[in-house]
Amino acid sequence: MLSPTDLAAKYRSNGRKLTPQRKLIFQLLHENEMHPTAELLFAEASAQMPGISLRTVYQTLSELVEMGELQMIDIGGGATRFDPNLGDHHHVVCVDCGQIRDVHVSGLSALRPSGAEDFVISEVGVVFQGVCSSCEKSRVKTVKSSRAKSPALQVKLSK
Amino acid sequence: MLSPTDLAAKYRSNGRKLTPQRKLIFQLLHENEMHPTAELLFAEASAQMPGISLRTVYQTLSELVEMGELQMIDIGGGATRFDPNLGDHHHVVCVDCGQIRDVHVSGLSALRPSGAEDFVISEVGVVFQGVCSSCEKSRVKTVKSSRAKSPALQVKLSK
DNA sequence: TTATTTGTTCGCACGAATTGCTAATTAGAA
DNA sequence: TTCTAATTAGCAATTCGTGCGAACAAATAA
Repeated sequence: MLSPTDLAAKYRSNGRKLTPQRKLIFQLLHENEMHPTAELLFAEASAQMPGISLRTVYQTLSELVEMGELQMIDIGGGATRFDPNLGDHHHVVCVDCGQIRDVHVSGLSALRPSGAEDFVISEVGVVFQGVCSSCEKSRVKTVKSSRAKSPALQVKLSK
Repeated sequence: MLSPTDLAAKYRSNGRKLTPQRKLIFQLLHENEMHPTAELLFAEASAQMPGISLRTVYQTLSELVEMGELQMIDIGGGATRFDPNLGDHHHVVCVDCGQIRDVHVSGLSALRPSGAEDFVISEVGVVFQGVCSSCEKSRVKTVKSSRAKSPALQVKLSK
């Protein structure tokens, strides 16, 4: 995470100013591991800076993404979520509660896509789906509909 | 792809009826490799069945997903896309034109997530990003902004 | 210090995608 | 054919954002 000074420098080098709003949002982002949505950040920011506008939150988030200081996560489920973690990582999603957690993934270089020969591939994103421990606990025995999840994504993970 | 008879049976076994609208949408879905959006399907359906409503298209798509006959693809970029391919596969996305292509991926079992020990993982989704051949061709030499893509998703793919 | 320029914030209107509601219609069992 | 639960159509409402312009603030020039 950038120090306040470095953040200011980053903004300056982009012809921008580090305003109190921007500083606050950046800070909240880094205090939050939950990959918050813009609305969530707005709520948190409002608590500390009454009057800040949702528009500013959206704007600031876009800027940070543009400056490469923030990653957008789009895993369905309505709103875009934001991840200040710039390291090489991927995500797990709990299909019950929707929480997203960062995960490090090894073995990526072993992946071989076939059917994309005419693409110049630059990135790979991996999303694991599962049930987190707290949701697992509160799961009733009789899972009403153990409907098959999108089989297209299924894979047997060798333990 | 389900035969008309099997489709009817599937619907029946779900306490539903196979209407002309549903039949058409199912067919269009399977004639289209482009992972269409609801709006796109609506346009195609309208051509063959004037008066069909967008609401019905959305509804039918949801049902098919619920019945496990269709997969939703949510890779950012506005609208949800739909994939009738129920086999084990993943996707490549062209970052230029946005087209999505099915790909088969081998080596998935080599993936090892760390940081998700308390999740019971059931599925893995892989999305490759790159540039398709036709976009590659029409690419100007001076790529104005070779802005870094989300570094978190970057990985060097061993050729 | 004052004037000027440049960048920001904020609120509101607008837009796209999707869902909620319900009266009118229809598929399919009896 | 009859009957009824299921379905359709379509418009309202919602959710998640973006475009725009006026009021503000900060840095710069005079």
